[in-house]
Amino acid sequence: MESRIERLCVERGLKMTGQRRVIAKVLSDVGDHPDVEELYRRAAALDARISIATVYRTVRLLEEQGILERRDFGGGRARYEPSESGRHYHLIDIETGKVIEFEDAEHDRLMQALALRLGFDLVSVRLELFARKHLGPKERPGAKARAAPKAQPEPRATR
Amino acid sequence: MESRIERLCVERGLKMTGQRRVIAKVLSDVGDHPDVEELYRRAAALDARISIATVYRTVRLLEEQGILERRDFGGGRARYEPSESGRHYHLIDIETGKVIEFEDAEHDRLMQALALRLGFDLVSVRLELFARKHLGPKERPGAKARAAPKAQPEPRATR
DNA sequence: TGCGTGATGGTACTGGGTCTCGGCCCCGCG
DNA sequence: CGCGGGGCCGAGACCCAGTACCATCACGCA
Repeated sequence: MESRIERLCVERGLKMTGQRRVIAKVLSDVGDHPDVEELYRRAAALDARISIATVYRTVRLLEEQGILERRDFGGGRARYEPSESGRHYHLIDIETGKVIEFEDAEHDRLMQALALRLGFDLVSVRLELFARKHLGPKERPGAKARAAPKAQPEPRATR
Repeated sequence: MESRIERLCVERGLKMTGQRRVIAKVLSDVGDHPDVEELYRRAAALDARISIATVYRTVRLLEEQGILERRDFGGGRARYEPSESGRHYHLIDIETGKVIEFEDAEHDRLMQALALRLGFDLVSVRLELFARKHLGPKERPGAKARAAPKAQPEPRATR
């Protein structure tokens, strides 16, 4: 049966092959933000005769077609998710790496207006919040006893 | 004479060497968002006996100390700017690569509140607008004559 | 000025991602 | 159903930003 992503490929006139169908299937079932390696793993589970080079080529192709979107949450590897209709953003838990999605129409409007004021047409927005789980009053470390340690910046790519 | 960045280094108890002084001087004078290669060029112009490895090491050190901030505007290379007091964001002209800075206190407040609502403490925010110069009504390509071509996504790293 | 620790230079290495190339598959045409 | 060819595939070489290694050097302190 034809997966959602495969249908999009056909609509755009892309030649469909066995490998692309497998990758399209994997992507149609994605609920998270896998990197290429992870996509490769999932695809290989469906058909072991697939090369990581093909996965790289395919995600690149799909991104150029606007079917996929590439993300960079730090860590030095690109992560992908299918393009959804609604613009949405990400909050990354800097301790666990977990990603939470959220929308904010108000924010969209603001940015649109801001770009326009600067003389630009907005093409895309990258908004990511790096945060850590909020501690309740109980387990919060000794309140105003010591100066808050400098908030460590977003995780650095370890390469 | 002691540059602004050098003073910050001394305050933090970093050992100052000739090379670090040169790099600190270069950083004190930046008004843009240079990558490591560019910093190396500018530093080498002041003292040719400097290694690119040292530049990499130093920007990393300064970033860990909160003196420098690392940015990723696409293109596959990190770019740096001194930490300023006020939080600010970037609009990148996707055609020229030029970067415009802006602030938005309203935005800061919104994001802070949003994170809190999700149960998180905000550590850092990445907000980048990718946009292209706004065309006046005159030079705008044939209005509703043809469907607008799919807005191309942010520039991809060419590696 | 002498000493020890930590920084530097040069370079090999790492790892995500791309390119190359021979061979294969998809698909239109007869 | 067989053919042809253009695009796609797999394997591995290659690219390049950034890091690790190590012998040497120099800063800072006495």
